[in-house]
Amino acid sequence: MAVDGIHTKRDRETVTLKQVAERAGVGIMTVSRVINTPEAVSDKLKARVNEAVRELGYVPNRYAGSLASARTSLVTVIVPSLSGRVFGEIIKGADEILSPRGYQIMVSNTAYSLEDEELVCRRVLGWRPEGVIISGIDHTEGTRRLLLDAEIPVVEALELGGNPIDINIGLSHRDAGRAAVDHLLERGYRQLSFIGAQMQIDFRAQRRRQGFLDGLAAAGLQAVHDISFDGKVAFEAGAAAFAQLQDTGEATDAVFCVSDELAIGVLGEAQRRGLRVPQDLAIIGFNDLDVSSAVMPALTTIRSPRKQMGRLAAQALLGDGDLAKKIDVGFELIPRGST
Amino acid sequence: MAVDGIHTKRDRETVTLKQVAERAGVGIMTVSRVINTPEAVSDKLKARVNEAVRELGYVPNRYAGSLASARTSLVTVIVPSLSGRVFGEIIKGADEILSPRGYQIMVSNTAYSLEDEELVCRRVLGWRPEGVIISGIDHTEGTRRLLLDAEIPVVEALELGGNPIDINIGLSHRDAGRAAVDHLLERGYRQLSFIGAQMQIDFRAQRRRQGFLDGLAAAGLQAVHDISFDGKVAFEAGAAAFAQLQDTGEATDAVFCVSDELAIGVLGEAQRRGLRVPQDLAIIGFNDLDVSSAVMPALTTIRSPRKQMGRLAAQALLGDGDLAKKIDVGFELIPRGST
DNA sequence: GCGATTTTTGGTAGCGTTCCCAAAATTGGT
DNA sequence: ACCAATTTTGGGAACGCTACCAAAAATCGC
Repeated sequence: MAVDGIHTKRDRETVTLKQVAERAGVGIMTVSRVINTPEAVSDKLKARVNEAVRELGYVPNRYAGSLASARTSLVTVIVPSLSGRVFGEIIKGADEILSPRGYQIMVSNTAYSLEDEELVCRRVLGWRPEGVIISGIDHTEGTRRLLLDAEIPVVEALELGGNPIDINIGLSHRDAGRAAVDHLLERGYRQLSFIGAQMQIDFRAQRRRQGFLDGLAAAGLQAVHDISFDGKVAFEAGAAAFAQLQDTGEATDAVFCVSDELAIGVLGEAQRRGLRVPQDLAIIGFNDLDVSSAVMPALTTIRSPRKQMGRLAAQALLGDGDLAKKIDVGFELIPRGST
Repeated sequence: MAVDGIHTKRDRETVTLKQVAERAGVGIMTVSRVINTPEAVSDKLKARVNEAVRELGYVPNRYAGSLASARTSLVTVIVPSLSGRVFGEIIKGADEILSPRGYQIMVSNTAYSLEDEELVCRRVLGWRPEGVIISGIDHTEGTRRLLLDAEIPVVEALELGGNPIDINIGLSHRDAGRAAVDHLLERGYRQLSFIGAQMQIDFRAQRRRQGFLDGLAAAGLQAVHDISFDGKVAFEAGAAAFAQLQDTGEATDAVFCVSDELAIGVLGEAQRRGLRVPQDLAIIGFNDLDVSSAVMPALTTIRSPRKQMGRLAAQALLGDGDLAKKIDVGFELIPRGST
C-alpha cells in the first residue's frame, strides 16, 4: 500500500532468497529448490523452508530468475484491438492452453496500425517472450525482421496466406466473402450490396470484400452498392450505412456486411423502414457474435473458430503434437432467418 | 523462427549491451545511456551507437534492466473473466493511460474464484508490478496480505465499499439495483421479478439483486419471481429463464435482469411469446452494452462508466493529480423503450 | 562395520543491466 | 596558454536468482 502512486526507488526492502535461507537455516540453493524442484529436497528441510517462506511472505523475483535461467515462461499476444469481442476469444483460447502449463500471457495492441505493430513488437521482445502470437499476415519488413531475429516460435493467426514468418493458423477471408455471395445467389438474390467500415485499416475485411466482389463477377454480376463507412465498426454504423444506401441509391435485395455488428445495425434500420427481412432484404454478416443468433430474425453469418485458433496457436508454440506449419481452421456459413 | 516449439536452453546467442558497445567502439555505459538518457551522450557517439544497435538488431533485456534498476514499468490488471465485454473496457481504459506513459499491462484472470485470485495474485507479484488493478472488493485474507505486503499502489475497481486495501474506485451495485426498482415502480409496474445467472460467484450481481429486493421491500412489495439461472450469463440464459418463469409461475409485469445479456434474452423470448414490451412486460438490464440500444425496443438499462473506471484506476496508480482514495464513479439509469 | 554408491545440500560464478563514482575530455575565463 | 569548472565517458559493484559442480550425508551391499 503506497501513499502516493507508484514510487520508483529501491525503497521497499524486498524479501529475497537469502533472507528466507537465513531464516530457515539452510543454504540459498535449498530454498531455490524447494520452490522449483521440491521433489529434490528432503521433507524436513522442505517444511522448514516453506515455513520461512510463509512467515516472510516471500515471492520469487521473476527478473532474477529469468535472467539466470534464460527462461521467461512468457508468451505475448499481439492484437489490433483490445475492445473487440473477437480478439478476446483468441486470447482466452490461448490462455486456456498456456496458463495450466505455467505460461503467462502478455497482451499488446497495435490499434490496427502496422507501424505501431512494429513498435509494439520491439517493446514486447524486450520481455523475451518464449513465443509470439500475432494477428494477421500483414506486417512491416521491420516487424518480420524483429520476429525472425528473436529466434522464437511465431504464430500468425486469424488469416491464412502470405509468406509466413513461422507458423500460420487461420482461414481464407477471401473464401469467406466468396461463400457469402454464393449463399445469397443460391437463395435467389441478385441485387447484392456490400457494407464495410474502417476498410482501409482492416486487411482481413478487405479480403472478405474482395472475395465478395470476385464471387459476384464470377456470376456475371456487379455490386449494387459498395460502401465503406468511415466510422468504427458498430451497430449504429451499420444502421447509418444502410440508411445512406437506401436514401441515395438503387434498390438492393441483399447485403453482405463485413461484420455482424454492421449486419445487425442494418437489420434494425431495415425493420425501422418497414422492410421485411428476408423477403425484401437479405442480410449476411461475418463473425457469428453471440447476439447474432439472438436478434430477430436470427442473422445468417459466417463463423470462424476464434477460440479454437487461440488454442491451436498456443499448442503450436508449445510444439504440441506435430502440428503443421500451416493450419486452415476453415469457416462455417450458418444459414439463419435473415437470408 | 524456431524449428519445433519453445526451446528452453540458453541456446540462442542474444545480442547484449556489451556486443553493441564493442561494435560501436564505446563503453558499455555509453550504450546504456544512448538507450535510456540519449540527451546525456554526444551526438557523435550517439550516432555510432544507434548504428550498431540497428546493425545488430539489439533489443534491451528487460529482466536485466529491471533487476538492476528495481523498476519494471509493469502494471497488472486482475479480472474475473477474459471473455466478457465488460472487463475488456476496463483494461482498455487503463491501457490508454498507461501505454503512453511507458507502462506495460499484464492481464490475469481469476475465473470468478477467490481462491484462484489469490494464486493469480501470488504468481503475478513475481513480476514485481509497480501497481495492481484488481476487480471487486471481495478477496481472501491471503490476497489482501499479499497485496499489502507488496507495498505498491493497489486499486480495487468496479465496486465501492468494504475495507479497501488501498484505493477504491467504483460504484454501489446495491444502489444500482435499488435504482432499477424505483424506476419500474415509478413507471407503474407492481409485479416485479428478478432474473440473474451465476449469482453464487458474482458478488456484484448479488448486490444488485439485494438492492432490488430492498427497494421492493421499502415499497411494501415482494418479488414475484427471484430466479438465478445456473448457466453462464448469455442471451439464451435470459430466454431460458424467462420461459421457465412464464411457464411455471404467477404473472409478472416487469423484470430486472442482472445484466443486459439476460435482459435481451428475456426480450426476445417475450416477443416470441407474443408479449408486447413495454406494455405487457417491462425489462430493465444492467451494463448498457452496445447491443442494448440496438435491439427493439431499445433496452432500458443502467450504465456504469467502465472505461472511465479503467482510466481513473490507472491515473490513481500513477498518483496523477490528487485523486481521492475512494472514488464513486456512479451510474446512470438510461430509460429507453423497454420500460 | 566399512567402502562404494546414491541422495541431499551448499558455494560460486555468472545472467545483462543500471547505479555510483572516478577518469577523461571539453569548455570557458583571463 | 593555463587552470578551473563543466560535460562526457567508462569501470566496477550490485540486483536476486539458477546452473554447475563439489562436499556432505544417507543408504546399501556384504
